[in-house]
Amino acid sequence: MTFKIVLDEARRILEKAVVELGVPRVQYNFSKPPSDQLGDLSSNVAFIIAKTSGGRPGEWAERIASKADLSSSIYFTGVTAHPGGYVNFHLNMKNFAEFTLKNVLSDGRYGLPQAEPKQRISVEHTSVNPAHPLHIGHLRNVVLGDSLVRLLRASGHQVYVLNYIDDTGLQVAVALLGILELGLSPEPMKGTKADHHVGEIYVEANRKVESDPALQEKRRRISQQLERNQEPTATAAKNIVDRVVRAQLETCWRIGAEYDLLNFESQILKTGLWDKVFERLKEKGVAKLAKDGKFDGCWIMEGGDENEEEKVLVRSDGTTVYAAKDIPYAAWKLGMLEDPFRYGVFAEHHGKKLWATSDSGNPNPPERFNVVQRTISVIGVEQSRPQKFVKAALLALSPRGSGYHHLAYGKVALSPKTAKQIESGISSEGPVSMKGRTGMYVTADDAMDALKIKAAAETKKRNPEASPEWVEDISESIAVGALRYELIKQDLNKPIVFDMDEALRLEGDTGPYLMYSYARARSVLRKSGSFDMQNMNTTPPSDLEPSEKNLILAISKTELELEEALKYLSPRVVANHAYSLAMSFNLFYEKCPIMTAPDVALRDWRLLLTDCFSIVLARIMDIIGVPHPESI
RNA sequence: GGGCCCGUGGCCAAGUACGGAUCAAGGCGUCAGCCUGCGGAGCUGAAGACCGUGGGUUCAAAUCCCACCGGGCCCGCCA
Repeated sequence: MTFKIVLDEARRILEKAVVELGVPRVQYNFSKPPSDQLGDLSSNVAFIIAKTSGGRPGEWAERIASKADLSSSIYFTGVTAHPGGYVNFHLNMKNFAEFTLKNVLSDGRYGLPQAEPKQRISVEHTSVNPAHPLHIGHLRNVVLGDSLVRLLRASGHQVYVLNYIDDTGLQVAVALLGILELGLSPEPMKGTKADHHVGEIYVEANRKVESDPALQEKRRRISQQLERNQEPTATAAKNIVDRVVRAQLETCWRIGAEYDLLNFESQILKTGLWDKVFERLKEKGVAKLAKDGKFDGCWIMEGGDENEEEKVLVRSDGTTVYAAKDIPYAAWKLGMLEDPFRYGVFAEHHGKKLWATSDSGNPNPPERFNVVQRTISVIGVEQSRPQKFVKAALLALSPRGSGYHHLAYGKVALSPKTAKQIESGISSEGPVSMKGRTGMYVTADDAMDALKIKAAAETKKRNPEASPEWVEDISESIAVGALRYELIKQDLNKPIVFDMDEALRLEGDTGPYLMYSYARARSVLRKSGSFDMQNMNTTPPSDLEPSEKNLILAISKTELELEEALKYLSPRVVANHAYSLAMSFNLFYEKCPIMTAPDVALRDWRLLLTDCFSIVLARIMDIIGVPHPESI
């Protein structure tokens, strides 16, 4: 927050100078000068004025700087003009540092954005088919969604986390086929998780189905029975799905994600939501019956743009296509329909109830899950086109449809090397895409286990005296931190090529770097004894070292960075800021002795700075879900 | 063929929304250094980039516009 105050002050000074010069007001912005010598903050206002009023930017900068009135300024010591045209502000670092530290100590949510207005928002993520374990591609979805939820909540929004379970789809039908028709055992071996076991059945069954028309017919029948909720298939499916979902949840919880509601596809079908929505789509003229052409007999929806092809919603045989099934669920999410579901407790985690739609539940929702202004669905980019139709259908039903947001992300593929480790026959030059159907994937559990083993070895090496329980605990945290960071630090639309060896890195731009920096700061603070940080002197005793200044600036920019992350729904921005903050601290640590500072006043002030850094870094790490133990 | 996205040193990548300044972050890898000093999962230094190509707009382009090239995804009465 503190940096914002500085921006406001700079703006006031500039506005006043501009008015005095008698030129019209313009839109301009601020940036960081390339070097500290030039200043701490620069504005392009002179460039803009030169454009509208003529003249050279350098001259305007000179005029503005000479008119700058710093008489009542608390945070600036000077305003200078650069011949190139920039107007540069020089911070009174002593005042600014004091102000920043004071704020960190007194404001329990320093650095967090203030959502205005506060909204009710639901976020759907994970939504993995209950027929196999999560692989690292799914994990990208989970970690993005969960980090987004944390960011929204930290900003003051009320957020519900939804996880959609497609328990009637073809994938469950195939797994069931493996058990019912091919005699594959539904019971996992000891030590095997149910999702991994069913995943193997799923692969095996798929292999057989592919070359056998009779099995394909059986698969279709099972699938149909699932959609129509026919016994005994429905109950058999329910058993399998329940076990797989619980096993998948273990993985999700392990990585730090939590949910409020599981919504089962079977429940959506049962409530007849589709029929209601379909009626309304017909009334509004969005769904049209094709009378001829290649979609003769189908209900279709027009494409958004002129040259986009229409989309089939209902086939000529009366069945509904996959994308269309998303519409009623999305309409429910935004409260366009009466809530038809019954709710029961599916599980409890960390003392919090996880609800699920179910037959036997209570018709009164425990929370108003579908009374929200916005709903965000974390879904891969490959679904962008169908998602566009969902949004268009919602907008046709109600203006509230504008609250529907598809957060798209690129997929995760395997490096050729890692793919080869799974299946030696693979000979690919480029990335290999993961497929649940063929078993070509690295599971989230395996990736985490491998990371944990590596982390445990490193942790033991550095802490030879530590208890096995502690090492176990810490290496688990490191595995989580490393994997989460790895999956969100890059651009959303870029595909990630996952390489196992690469992912095992614990140095450089990684989650453990953040954890190490935090632990290092905490270690110093522990050794310093019992200071009363709240009552220490926030005024720097002497001029600041460049690395101290740098760290103060990094701390002070936290709110601006998180606001940007919030605006663009981009956890990556949070991760990047955490990294640069940690880097600033490590630089400070290297250059400025803390405990052995030349005098007591300076030592105490640096301890305070260290404390403030650790407070803010921990807060940011919480948003991206990277754990921050006191030592690692 | 049409639509969306991406192209920055050997590799990965920030910066692109809001165009600006003498060095275009950072990481991996390579080379050379720093623990008898608060944690070496760290830090310092070196080498390495005509920001895919070509045009355009502008006083100013990695950033905006156009074309092209290369890569990914999508374009089913599959899910």
